[in-house]
Amino acid sequence: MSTQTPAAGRPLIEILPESEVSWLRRAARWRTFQDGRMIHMRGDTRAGLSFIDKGCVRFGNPGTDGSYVVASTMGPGECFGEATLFADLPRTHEAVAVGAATIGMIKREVLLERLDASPVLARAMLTVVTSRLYGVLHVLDDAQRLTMPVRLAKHLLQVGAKGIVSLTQQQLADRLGVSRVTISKALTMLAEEDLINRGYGRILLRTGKLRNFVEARNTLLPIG
Amino acid sequence: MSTQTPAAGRPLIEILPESEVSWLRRAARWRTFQDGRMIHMRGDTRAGLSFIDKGCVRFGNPGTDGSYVVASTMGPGECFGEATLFADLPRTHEAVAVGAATIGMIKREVLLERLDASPVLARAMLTVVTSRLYGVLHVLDDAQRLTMPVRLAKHLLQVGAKGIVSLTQQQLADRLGVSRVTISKALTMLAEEDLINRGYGRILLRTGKLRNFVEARNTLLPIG
DNA sequence: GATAGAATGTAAGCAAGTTTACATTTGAGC
DNA sequence: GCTCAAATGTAAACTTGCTTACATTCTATC
Repeated sequence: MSTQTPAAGRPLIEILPESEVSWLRRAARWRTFQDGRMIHMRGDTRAGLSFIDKGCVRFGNPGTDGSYVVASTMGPGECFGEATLFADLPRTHEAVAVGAATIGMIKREVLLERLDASPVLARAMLTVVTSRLYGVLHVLDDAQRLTMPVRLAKHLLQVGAKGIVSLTQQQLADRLGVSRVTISKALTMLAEEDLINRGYGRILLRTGKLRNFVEARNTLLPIG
Repeated sequence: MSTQTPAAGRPLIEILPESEVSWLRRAARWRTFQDGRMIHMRGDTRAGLSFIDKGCVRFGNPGTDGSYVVASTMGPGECFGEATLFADLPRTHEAVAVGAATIGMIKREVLLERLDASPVLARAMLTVVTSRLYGVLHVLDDAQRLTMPVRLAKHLLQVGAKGIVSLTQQQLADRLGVSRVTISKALTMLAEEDLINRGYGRILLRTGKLRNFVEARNTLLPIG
């Protein structure tokens, strides 16, 4: 439904032309973080753009009660830290390496200078930040307006392009910011409607029916 | 606490130099919408950048049950529609004029061309989109981690710079996406702690104590 | 295969926000 | 000053997601 350029929702490295990518790689200071090591803390103000070459980075924050709220997880090709470049805002989330993560970091001044000389880089960054913004707006919107089963169905469609989602219920719970029990109940409902098949560590989707189900209770389709 | 450039969180028109502003004004096709008229619908795909000269624009969506969820309201100097420029995404929210609203609209191709030639415009747009993204991330984060009184306190501090918030409880409820009853209860709690004084259509803040209260239960201070 | 750790299904009680309802207070306009 | 619509305070019943708890099912690995 939503007519999209191939660029929407894709990581920075993928939408940049080769020349820019190689510049980024050369300009970066490279560093590898072992699994579980902290890349930056919430509130950090050191400014610069980071991008992931290998491994993943998990963003989140500890709750006051000792719980931990995962905001998102990024993988190879994705970048973060834009807010420190343009808005001079402190980091909103802790960043922790998942697996050994190799991260390239470019100093603020260096990147801004390149940006002024490279319209294609500017466009790409605008694309990345804009689609991220609208993704988050969707999430916020959905959280207020949709029931759990619908939110879950939407997320499953986003994640499981080929009709299979290889995630545990706990991982789904983290992504949607709810408890595992809630996910389990919602999956039961979807299964009763014959929209999915539950498995161990994975879920099989009846993509067509599921899509109808989501569309019927509103909203634009997932951005994914 | 959060060291900010003056640019963060401010509308596009204010952070652009005069030359760019006058270009925008000349390049735009101007149109005035009477109070309550629809500027665009959810799902619209016509691409272009819009900015507000006079009046306000309210963004929101009808719920399936007939209710209406307000996402935000923008005023003079602010722009919208970036997602149609860079990510080619359909509009996520209805836009409706509040008061007579004069809107300038620039076609996608025209703006993109200018953008490639004008680093300062690109930087400004990146600043706007990035701070908006991080504002939304904060909201999402807060919704999951903070209790109502704290969320409300944070919002009051953002809105009421001079120690006074001239909003009804219903308006606050719309902004935080909760019911009026919940706002009323939260205000009662804040008043019992002597952090605010409730009035009719307005709330007086004891800014210092309120700020302490929010800081004590975590989080970075409001971006506003 | 046997087994232990991980993942899942489900129930009970709790917490927080919603809706509905109604009494009270406020302030703008006559 | 009076009046009335708007705004506010509060209670009751309901909904939904959370936590805790425990039984069951699955699968990697010995």
